[in-house]
Amino acid sequence: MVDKLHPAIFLMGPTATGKTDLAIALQQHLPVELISVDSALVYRGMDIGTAKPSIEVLQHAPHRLIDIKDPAESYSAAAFARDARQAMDDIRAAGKIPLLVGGTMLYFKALLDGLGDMPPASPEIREDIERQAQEKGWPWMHQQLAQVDPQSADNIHPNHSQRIQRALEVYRATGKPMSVFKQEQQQGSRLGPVGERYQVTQIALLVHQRALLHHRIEQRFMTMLEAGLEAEVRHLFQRGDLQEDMPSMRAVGYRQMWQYLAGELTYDEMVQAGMAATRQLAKRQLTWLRGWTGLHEIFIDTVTGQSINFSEIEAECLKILQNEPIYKV
RNA sequence: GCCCAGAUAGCUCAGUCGGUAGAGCAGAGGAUUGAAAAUCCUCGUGUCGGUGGUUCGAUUCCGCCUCGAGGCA
Repeated sequence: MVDKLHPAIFLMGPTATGKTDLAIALQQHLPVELISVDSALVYRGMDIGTAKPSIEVLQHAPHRLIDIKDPAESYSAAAFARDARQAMDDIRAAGKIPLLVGGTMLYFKALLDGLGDMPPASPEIREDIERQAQEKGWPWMHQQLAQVDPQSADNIHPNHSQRIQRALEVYRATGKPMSVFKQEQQQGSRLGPVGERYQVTQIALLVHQRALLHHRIEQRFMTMLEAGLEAEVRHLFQRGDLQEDMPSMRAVGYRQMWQYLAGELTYDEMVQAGMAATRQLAKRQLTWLRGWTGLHEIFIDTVTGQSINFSEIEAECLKILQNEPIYKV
């Protein structure tokens, strides 16, 4: 016998659409508690470049899953799914509604669909695969994968090193193909879909005109520079234990600033590359959202690209929530 | 004023021994199960600065004009 479904809200959208501001505003009107769904906000000391809410804001609008990792550590979709589920259950137990806000779409997907019972990343196995790929090349590794896990190999491009590596890693660690884990997941796994316990209302902030989003991205990047992004990254750069290929330092803005500090880019090139990387991030987030099902869409601009004011967006969001049957006791 | 690189895709440039051209970046679309702000795939017609000439044919050769990094005054 399962418990009655409990409401939960997902607030998603590409970067620079104002998700965080909206979440904080909603918290004033609704009995919600916030959970961040963002692979970069988890890092301590990465504040300006991630557009992390200020300490003052976080004091009256606490976000879970912010500042939980040192930049030298790595996080993952699986760790997120477990942490977020735990946080949702805690919030639920306290009689509140979890509001998950962010732009890391794989994290939302992992929560929504659940995860197979696959083994975690193994640095040793990865290093081993890496070394082998170095001599033989990734297409050759892809052929190896096709021998042990033809189904996964079919779905992975021969040049896609990261995904080939993970599929081989799963097989080497368990002797079982990744595709089999995925099939078994259908039968049930440790971390099933959120829908088993929550009735999720999914809201996405979108734009009609991409140009408006680009403009907001460019302005925000300039604001970050004025706010001291260079000093923030220089501090991380000078720690000495961080590498530019760590997940934290590959984050948009940090990677480009790191390259500038390392003398690989001029200041102007860094600015241009940082903005471009942010636009590309937004594009990928939009690709996720385009095929997403069950979305309530809120456009932050009109069809002609004019910005809509914040209180209208907030009102529209509240209207969507009020129309959800689950909130009408 | 004179000499002189150069002028080709939104940007930086390659190239065509004369048969109307291609890379990187940007941009667009797609993928995405323990790195995901990551990673990977697909997409390139543009008066080849303008104008005359030579030629069957000029972006390519020649003249002039415009712009122009640099040099001489």
